Amino acid sequence: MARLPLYLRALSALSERGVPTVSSEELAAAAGVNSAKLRKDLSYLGSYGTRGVGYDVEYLVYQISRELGLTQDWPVAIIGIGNLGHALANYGGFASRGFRVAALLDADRAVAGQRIAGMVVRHMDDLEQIVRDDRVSIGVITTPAPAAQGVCDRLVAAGITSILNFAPTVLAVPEGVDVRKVDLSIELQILAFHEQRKSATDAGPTLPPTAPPPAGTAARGDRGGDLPEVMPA
Amino acid sequence: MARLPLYLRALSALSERGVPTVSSEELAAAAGVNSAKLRKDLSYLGSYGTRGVGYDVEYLVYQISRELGLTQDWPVAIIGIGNLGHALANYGGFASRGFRVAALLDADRAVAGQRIAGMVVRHMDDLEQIVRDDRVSIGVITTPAPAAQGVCDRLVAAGITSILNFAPTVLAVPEGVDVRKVDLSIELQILAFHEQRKSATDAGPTLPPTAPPPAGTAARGDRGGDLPEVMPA
DNA sequence: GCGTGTGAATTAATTCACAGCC
DNA sequence: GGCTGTGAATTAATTCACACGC
Repeated sequence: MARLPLYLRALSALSERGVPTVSSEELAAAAGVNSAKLRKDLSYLGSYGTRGVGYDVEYLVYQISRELGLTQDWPVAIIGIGNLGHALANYGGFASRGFRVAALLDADRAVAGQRIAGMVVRHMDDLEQIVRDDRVSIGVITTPAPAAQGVCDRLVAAGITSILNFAPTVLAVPEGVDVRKVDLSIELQILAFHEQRKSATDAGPTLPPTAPPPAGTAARGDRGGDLPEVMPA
Repeated sequence: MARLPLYLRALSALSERGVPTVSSEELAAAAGVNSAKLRKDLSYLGSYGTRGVGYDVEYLVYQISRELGLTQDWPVAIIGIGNLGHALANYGGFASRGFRVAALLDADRAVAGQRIAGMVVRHMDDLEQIVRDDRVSIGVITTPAPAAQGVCDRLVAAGITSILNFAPTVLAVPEGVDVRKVDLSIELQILAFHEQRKSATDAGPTLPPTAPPPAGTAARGDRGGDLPEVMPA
């Protein structure tokens, strides 16, 4: 279930504050969900709570960590060292959670060889070897959009089955390969949509009275926009 | 509906290639969804397709853009100019979609004053004034986790009702304020979960036979991890 | 004939509400 | 008395499948 990481974070915060035990109501509030939902989610892991008391914070942290596979190390490779790749390479939050940046790669020979976050950026040519030698299990794609599918194909061919994609493209992958995407502009567009709704409701009734214009009058499109690389820092 | 931006991107790609018309089947494939779902989604916008033919690409681009509110400009402020804020400031994909980076802000006086992506970073003290003067409608929070809620509160007090949060925290906001979050480590944890499932299935039967250890034996926790700022580029 | 638009059917997710246990 | 765990009820999302228009 995709909410376990959220619970884990809330629990870790409680753990740090030394809170020994927590009720579903409290934990749900901290994670921003309904308490019934939280209890149902946790019940899939097993009966780790105590009726009349709540959940033991430390124990639950362990159980969720184990369920999520965070008790082992996950070597991660970042492909595409532009703005975003650079930022992620320096991201301090990996190590504390079992994720270790094992390699940085870039197709540009001017970038390969540079030292970033204490690591030397490798060239794409070495991808297959790096994946094999360092047992990389998760690939993070931070290339421009047009390069993403090609990189993805190579990652899959090299045996990687989990990909985190920051490029604004829908990646095609074979069965058995998991892809998650993080897409800035989609998030902004969703916010814009709601924002527009709010101001529309303030002013007029239901929908803005914009009459459909003659076909062929395209407004600003969404070109897909090629990620950070566009203007390297 | 949260899938409209996805359709818009696929349509824009088609538009660039000069494709005049597209069927629900084709567009659905390009966006990575089921064709019935796509038709149902689009039908909420109105009847913009032609039976037996499909959808006019340009016209549909316009309609979705309008629905998403992309026919107007959305000034965005980025708060917290660490690694990630820096990367986003340089992100070229904003402008082409109606999103304009109107201001960069940071609480550190050493950072304020710096020029980044052609803009001078302003100090947090000026937040309220900037929001007012530049009519900022969307705030992007890229501060460390502990600072996020405070920044959020100030944004809300300044009148902002749409927030994109990159800090690993659940933000508390009043009714009417929209928050979307982008969370690196949650995505990675979800991937790790699936990855673990795969290798577990390869080896044993259903679940790994790890017996519940004595309570109090916490594994690696999730500290929340404070975002990019941790190690500035 | 082809492909949209949509009611109906199915499936999944969420919430309610309460029995059972501490 | 308080709080978990969970069947039942509700609500939402997805998919099916086909009538209708081009």
